[in-house]
Amino acid sequence: MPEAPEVEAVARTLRPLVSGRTIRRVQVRHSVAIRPQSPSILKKNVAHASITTVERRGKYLLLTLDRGCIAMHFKFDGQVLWFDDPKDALARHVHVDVAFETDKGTLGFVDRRHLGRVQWLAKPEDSDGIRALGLDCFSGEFTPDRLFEICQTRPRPLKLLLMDQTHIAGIGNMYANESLWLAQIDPRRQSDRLTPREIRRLHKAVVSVLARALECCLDPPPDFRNPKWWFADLAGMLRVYGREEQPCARCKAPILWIEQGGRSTYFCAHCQAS
DNA sequence: CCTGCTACCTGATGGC
DNA sequence: TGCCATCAGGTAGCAG
Repeated sequence: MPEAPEVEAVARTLRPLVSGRTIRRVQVRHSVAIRPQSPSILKKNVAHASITTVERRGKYLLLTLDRGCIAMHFKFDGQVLWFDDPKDALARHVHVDVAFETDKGTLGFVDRRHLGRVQWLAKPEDSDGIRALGLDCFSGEFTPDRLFEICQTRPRPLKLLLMDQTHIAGIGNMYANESLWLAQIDPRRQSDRLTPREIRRLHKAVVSVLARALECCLDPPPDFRNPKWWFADLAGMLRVYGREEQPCARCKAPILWIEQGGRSTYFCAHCQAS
């Protein structure tokens, strides 16, 4: 559940489920998921703590505790599951890496690929990644003026800038592609060469893409009790991501694939202005 | 400081 | 069918 809309939907849906719960114990079944911390550090700090709230920062999910917090990052494939019976969290057919057993159910962090991470932090800023986060993409402070400022001070290809978490936090590959397509701007454009009009268009496109993605992620909301659960039909809202060689939804020209910063970029060379 | 590249993992997919 | 190469919604860590 990689980008900000997905994590936001998880945070909102998880909040009523875990807020006020006390963590009875922690089981670490795959310690790679908490690396570089040790299971004993996690257990010592988290056991008997109570969860005050759930929030999102960029693509990080934070469970705020009465003492410190638990930070999760899902990378590509991580997710959370909820088990009413703690025994189910340990069943063979679900791949739970870390299980937080509360007084009313068990929260499992799941990631077969083991790229995602769970950490206990005294405060969120103790994480290098969280401390480095830039302006959150869902923040009211993300305005055309701020986007202009970022574009000017960090000149680089637009797509790379949109995905740089230290400048704008929460946008990933999928929604960067989608935003640039909607704004009709070539992803290779240098950020400091955009006109004010293009900046406003890009800002509007980013806000619109993220808002629509969040709506999709909340309808239907995540079903943490279903181990097979995933956001329904996210691909259905995508206009350009993953559509190499297919006709552009706007002008019918074939969508192109290029690599930028080691990641896939999809765009329409015909209607995205270069 | 900044920028760019690679390692980290496993599973799904597609070509031969 | 099987095998191998390639690719994946991301970031941390390191070299230059």
